[in-house]
Amino acid sequence: MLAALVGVSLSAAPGTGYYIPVRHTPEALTIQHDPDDLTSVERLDALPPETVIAALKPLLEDPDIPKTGHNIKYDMIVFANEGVELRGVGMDTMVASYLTDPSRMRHNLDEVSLHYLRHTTIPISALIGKGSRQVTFDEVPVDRACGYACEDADMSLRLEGVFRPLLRERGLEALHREIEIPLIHVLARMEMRGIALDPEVFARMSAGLADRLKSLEERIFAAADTQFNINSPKQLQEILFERIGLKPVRKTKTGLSTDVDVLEELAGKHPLPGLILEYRSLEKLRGTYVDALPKLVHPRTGRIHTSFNQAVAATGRLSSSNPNLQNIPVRTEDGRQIRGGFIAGGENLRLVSADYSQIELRVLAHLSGDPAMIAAFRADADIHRDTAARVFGVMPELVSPEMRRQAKAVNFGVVYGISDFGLSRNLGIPRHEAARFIADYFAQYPRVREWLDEVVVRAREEGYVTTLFGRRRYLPELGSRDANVRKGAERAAINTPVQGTAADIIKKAMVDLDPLLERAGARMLLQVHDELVVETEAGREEETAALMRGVMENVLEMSAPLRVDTGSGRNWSEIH
DNA sequence: GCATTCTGCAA
DNA sequence: TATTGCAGAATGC
Repeated sequence: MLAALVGVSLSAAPGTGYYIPVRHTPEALTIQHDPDDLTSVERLDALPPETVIAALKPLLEDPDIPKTGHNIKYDMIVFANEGVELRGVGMDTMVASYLTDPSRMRHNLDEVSLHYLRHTTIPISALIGKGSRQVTFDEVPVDRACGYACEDADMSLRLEGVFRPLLRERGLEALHREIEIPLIHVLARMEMRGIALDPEVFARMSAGLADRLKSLEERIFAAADTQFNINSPKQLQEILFERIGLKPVRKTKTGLSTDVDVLEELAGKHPLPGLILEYRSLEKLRGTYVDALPKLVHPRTGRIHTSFNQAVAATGRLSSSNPNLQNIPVRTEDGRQIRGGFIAGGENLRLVSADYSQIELRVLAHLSGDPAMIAAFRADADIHRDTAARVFGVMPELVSPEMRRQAKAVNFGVVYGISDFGLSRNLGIPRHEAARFIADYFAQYPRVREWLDEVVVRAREEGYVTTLFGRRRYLPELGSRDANVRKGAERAAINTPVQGTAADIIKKAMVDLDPLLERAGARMLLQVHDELVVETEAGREEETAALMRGVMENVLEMSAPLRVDTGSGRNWSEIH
């Protein structure tokens, strides 16, 4: 069925006017509108918003009238603020562009239209309301056309015509229809809900950090025997490597590196590097989180609202921005205190978190079919311990923490497209030892090595890699004559099916879970790649956790079964 | 003001 | 010379 409603574009700010260009279905609206005379758009602009909303609401909420748009999550939120629940989304051309070629730098309407519609012809009357000459896209007088909201709707509808066959050809229809499109609704609601912060936690931490930073600053200036801007790598270089005369470890593009690896190496030789490290870690927490997040609490909701971007990460993951709630600290004690500032938004509410255990390694085991790795997961073993036992040739009970740490680094490294150089740098061991580790690792997991080799060969032949759900990433750099570029693409060829399949899995879990959570009186708040955080009524934590575990573990049957850990509490730190 | 670089937080 | 992101501060144009 032809999309009945071609385009509706609301201005971003409520009350500033609504542009309602409608073509093909003038009979569907009570608003009188001649589709061949877009000067009437300007008259529509003068209509009271309530009139417009009242006319559009039944259409927008009708699931049987397919809607197409570009970045529909945005429109969905605008509509929701006007009391309209958008239903019947058939295609989001931003998402379609992303599925078609996720590596594109941007999937905004301008660039996607220029790329896919440059050679099409369009009736100029559709854009400026006069004449009927066919013109090429390049000829469209943008200064006139862009004033009309119909341009967005028109371009998006034309793009749908491009992407429908492309999605079909590339086997992406199911992913689009069954996962990405329904996910838009889920994400829109997550963004609108937001998550509550405890202002007192942040105020207390801010004061504490300010004191500690002040004291550190004094000690740093004493150790350096001068005052300088500690946050300036340029000034710090001069102090460390010229004034004090420490030996430079590594260069950056523009100077001498002062990053954490370098400073740790220098810490034995002078007091200053260690003080800088501590200062940096506290300054990071203060500047990026403790002082920044409370400012972003929305005055009306009292909560913090991120944006989940569905068309950024080349592997299929979501990303989060403004603020990024997918990189809230957790590894240090100070970091965990920040997490403790994310709270359930009421006395009678609790947070529940459910996270996939070792999802990427389980995906690797499944994709490669490696019997030893699969067996370890089926036995619900500690995978890093099991790996260490195999690689070091000892019984699992005899694996030391250091052995486990090293095995863990190799397990992670494999998923990233490991090299002996990279592993040696990560573990701080000689390169030949790293090479030995990797060889021993692959001797234990031979099918993993075979899979890694095959995936790169296939990627070179086909030009792309795919996830278990058919998500596709093109890797033209595999043919580069630049060895660095080529090697980088080979690592991406290895990592993308693993990271991307994990992304597919949790996305499907979100879509499946959303209506069930709603029925259980709970609501999804955050996704952090392998973790979902929801808010539920106090006393229903166990019910909610069981629901989440059940859905998440059964999204997909794998030879290495999916496992989910859950927890609950008043705040995000207490959960884990 | 805007873009780039360095740095460091997360999975 | 290990994957994917986002963001703050400094810096330079």
